[in-house]
Amino acid sequence: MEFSERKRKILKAIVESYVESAEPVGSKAIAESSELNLSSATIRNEMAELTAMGLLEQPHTSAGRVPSHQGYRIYVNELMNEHRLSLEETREINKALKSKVSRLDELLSDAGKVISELTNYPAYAVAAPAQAVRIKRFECVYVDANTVIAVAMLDNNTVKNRIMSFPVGLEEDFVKKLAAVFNANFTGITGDEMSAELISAAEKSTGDSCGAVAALASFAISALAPETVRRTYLAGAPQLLTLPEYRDVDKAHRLLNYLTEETALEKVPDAGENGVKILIGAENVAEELKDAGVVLASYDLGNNMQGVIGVVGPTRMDYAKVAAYLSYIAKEMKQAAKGGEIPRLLEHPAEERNDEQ
Amino acid sequence: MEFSERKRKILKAIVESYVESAEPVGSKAIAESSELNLSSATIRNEMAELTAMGLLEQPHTSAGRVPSHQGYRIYVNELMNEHRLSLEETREINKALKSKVSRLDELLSDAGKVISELTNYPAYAVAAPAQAVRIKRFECVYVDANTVIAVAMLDNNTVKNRIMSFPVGLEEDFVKKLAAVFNANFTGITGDEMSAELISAAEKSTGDSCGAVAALASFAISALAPETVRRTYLAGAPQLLTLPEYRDVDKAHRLLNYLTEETALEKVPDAGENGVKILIGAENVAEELKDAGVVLASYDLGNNMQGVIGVVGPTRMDYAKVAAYLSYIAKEMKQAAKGGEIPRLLEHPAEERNDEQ
DNA sequence: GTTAGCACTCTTGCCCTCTGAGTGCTAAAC
DNA sequence: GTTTAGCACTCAGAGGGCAAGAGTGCTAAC
Repeated sequence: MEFSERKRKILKAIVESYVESAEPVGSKAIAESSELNLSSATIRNEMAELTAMGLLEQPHTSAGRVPSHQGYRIYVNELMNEHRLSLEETREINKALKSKVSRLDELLSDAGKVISELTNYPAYAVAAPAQAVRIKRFECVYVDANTVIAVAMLDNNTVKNRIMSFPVGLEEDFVKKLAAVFNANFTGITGDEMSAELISAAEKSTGDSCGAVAALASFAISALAPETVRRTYLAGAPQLLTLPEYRDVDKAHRLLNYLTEETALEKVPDAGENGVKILIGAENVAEELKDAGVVLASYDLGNNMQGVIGVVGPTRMDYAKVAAYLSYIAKEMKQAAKGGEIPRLLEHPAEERNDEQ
Repeated sequence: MEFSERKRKILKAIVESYVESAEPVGSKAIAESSELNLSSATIRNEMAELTAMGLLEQPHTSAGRVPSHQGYRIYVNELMNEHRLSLEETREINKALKSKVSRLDELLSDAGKVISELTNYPAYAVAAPAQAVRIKRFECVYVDANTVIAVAMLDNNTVKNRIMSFPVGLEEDFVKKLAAVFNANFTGITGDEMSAELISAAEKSTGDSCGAVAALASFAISALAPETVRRTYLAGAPQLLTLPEYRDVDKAHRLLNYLTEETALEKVPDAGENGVKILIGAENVAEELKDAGVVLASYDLGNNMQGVIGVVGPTRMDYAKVAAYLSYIAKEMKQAAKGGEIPRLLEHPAEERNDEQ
């Protein structure tokens, strides 16, 4: 049974009709809508063969056909047309990104929101260090004898800080020395490399007796921890409930629960540099996504940071369109992060974040 | 028609039965379960009067009764027993709070999660400054000629920072002077008070010509902005879908959408110091909450920060239990924030946050 | 004032039928 | 050999009717 050109056209028409209507597609509809000029009986024969090949499925005998996961796969790989964004769409994306480009947090969260709105599916945005982050520079701000603010600048152009209080008063000179020793010994180092030996060496060379070195070291370790550095945002989760495939409350609940779990989105794969990846049904690793579709794009944020933005929906998804959106926004975000535009006032673009109480 | 003791008992029994079962309550059930020792016919008469008084409602003629919003109100004000938490419950709450008490972010987010888990309703946690925040101390870390990290410590014991890059190289002494001038002129000041005059005065006294003062000022303004300082967390939103009143996908969608909107939770009222507030149905301001119930508790976080933690659910809620949870956790969070425990390593408890790209 | 009794109401579930969409197969037409 | 008209068949879904059950309100007796 060969996969003739005609079969491809029929499969394509079925996928596209089903994506739009969410209803099983019958032979008559295809015969009428497509420009194949074949009777429904012929289409019917072809559809039977496509079903035998595993590309279509039949909810029940007297219903039309629905694409199988494998059918979607073939559609995505071989049949779908590239979707071109309208001017308005690109404008909307750019507007969302431009406004707050100076903070990665907001960049990610706004990107997720705009994608979710444009596609009507839940969207997520993740940024994670490409390699383990390292400390670039250390500073201790002496506030008063009992209070010091530790500041660490990381190689992903992030600054972390922590207020530390000491019941025993500290000398200002001692605090300066602390910073100097940390700068000398701990820059260029990852969290894993912060060994007990290094720390106790620092303790010796500063003559610390009140735990200041230990406190600083613990701050550094937590600042470098992957959980601290990575950012994940989920937007438009409730959109799920507007989809016919999630009218089933329990099904919706299961997926929403999964998406809301912190760790879920951390596990998403990336798509390789500048690529768009499409995962259909069982191609997803997570059990909860086995009957969903995921489209994601990854991009380089510079400064040792890697971004991933994606969309989660039913397998019946307009993959071409979603992929086009994601590909476009990924490119734009890379641009934005690379400092394509310098915000007013000379602040460093996309290079800051707030560290607070 | 007076509101006799007997009527009160019947109303109480009806509310409690309905809260548990989510099904309209019939006279027979009350006659059997309550220890009033009355026949169902008598109960029936009383129920008819309670309905006439507006405390009960009838979904249709041959169904049982359901408490009206007003009925819940009376129940909450006058009838319900105080719920006592079990040892296990308090232990679970304490466990959730103790682990990460050193970061307000996580304290709030964990508190929301544990409350949502215990009650099976969506929960939210907000922290906002009681009064406009002010800058307590300023610092500029000189990284290299083109890069400075601005650090501002606020009076809510928050530290914000921003990396700034300058195309024109800066002298280290100039950067020191910048910090000194800012410390002299801008401490104790709110965002609103940062006037153009103050800024241009600072420009003059530092002899700044490359926009450094303006950049710093803009950083200070954004660090002091209420949006930047306030924190809101929503946990367990998908729990909504497990409730019988939200089997209706559209209803669930509407409420979820509302809760997920950023601004929704910012508008929640607080409950006065250490109080618990219960808002039933139309008592809520937001249209989307008019057929929901909200229970919230507020507490002082110290350092000019005010916390609110709350739960959103159907009007059919175990108000006594939820109020008890919230009251308990609010007290514990206040304790935790006040530095009830000093974490290992002498770090200042609940006084830090990360500021990052 | 309370309660037993009863007629009445209305929802819910169930079964049945009918309809229509869609199929697969066969045989004829091209 | 391929295409198509025709037809019998299948099955989900909508609609109607029916019985059961829960609950009510009212009346009359206690």
